[in-house]
Amino acid sequence: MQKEHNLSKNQKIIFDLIDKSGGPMKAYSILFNVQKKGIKAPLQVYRALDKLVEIGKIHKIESRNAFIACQNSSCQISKATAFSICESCEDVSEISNTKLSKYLSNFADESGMKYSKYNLEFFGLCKKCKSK
Amino acid sequence: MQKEHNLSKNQKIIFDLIDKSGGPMKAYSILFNVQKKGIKAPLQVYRALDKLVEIGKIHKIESRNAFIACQNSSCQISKATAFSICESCEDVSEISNTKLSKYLSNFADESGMKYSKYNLEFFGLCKKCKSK
DNA sequence: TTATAAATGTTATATTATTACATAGTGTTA
DNA sequence: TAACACTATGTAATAATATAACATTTATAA
Ligand SMILES: [Zn+2]
Ligand SMILES: [Zn+2]
Ligand SMILES: [Zn+2]
Ligand SMILES: [Zn+2]
Repeated sequence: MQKEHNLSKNQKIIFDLIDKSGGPMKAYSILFNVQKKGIKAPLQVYRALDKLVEIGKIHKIESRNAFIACQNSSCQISKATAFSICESCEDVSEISNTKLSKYLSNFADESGMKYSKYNLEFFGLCKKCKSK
Repeated sequence: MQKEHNLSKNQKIIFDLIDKSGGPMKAYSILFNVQKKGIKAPLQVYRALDKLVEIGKIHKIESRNAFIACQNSSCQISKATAFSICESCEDVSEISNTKLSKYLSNFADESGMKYSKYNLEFFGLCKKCKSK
């Protein structure tokens, strides 16, 4: 179970927007969408994003500079993330695969270095785009 | 064996700089370092970087917006990259592990989606920083 | 209450990356 | 050689992403 966090006003506005969008959103697109709710400056967005990433409610898709709501609501893997990214339509989905996450965590342990986190991004064509 | 590419003048200047640095370099730091060689504009740097990434001579460390010379000179895994990143000193090294790359390539095949590429970034403390 | 940490508001600025357009070199082949 | 296609270069302007600095407010806890 994920620890319950009481989101602040801005954090809630921004999380709800990302979550409802169902996909990755970019910071300045978020900013544009929440200006009517009184959030006017980039920093307000980035601060909320930072916090949401920290507590695992959202993840950053590094290769896209975009943020997506965690799709594993019942788990706590904000430090072990894997995504599938379509290079054609830019659809992103979070991969939830126990074997994969165990394999990667074990791999981390085997190395000389102690890893505390990983992020994996797969690229390709989603089913829709493949069949076009 | 990797296909031999004849690098152009700018590509060679920029690859040599990154390669000799032994670590990740950021685009504007590269720009600063090559200005004495006549490369004056960001675009000249980004164009060379794009090409070098495309042919696998360098890789982009997505979480750091930085570029590193491929450390697997004898192979061709520009589409299957894995890195170990120290969160303290920002040291980066490329992971070359056959089992890992096979595992991830096979994982991709098992999914509904056909992956053509992946990038994995591990984070933690390197040996040096761990022992401090 | 008093102190502490967390969150917010605002302005300015830093950093990363691309668009647009003009020119020059390189290799292929008619 | 000439014509062509392709790749690379030069330059200016601008877009997109992210942070620094500082003042204030709100929530939490001792
Ligand atoms: Zn998640
Ligand atoms: Zn797609
Ligand atoms: Zn490599
Ligand atoms: Zn280190």
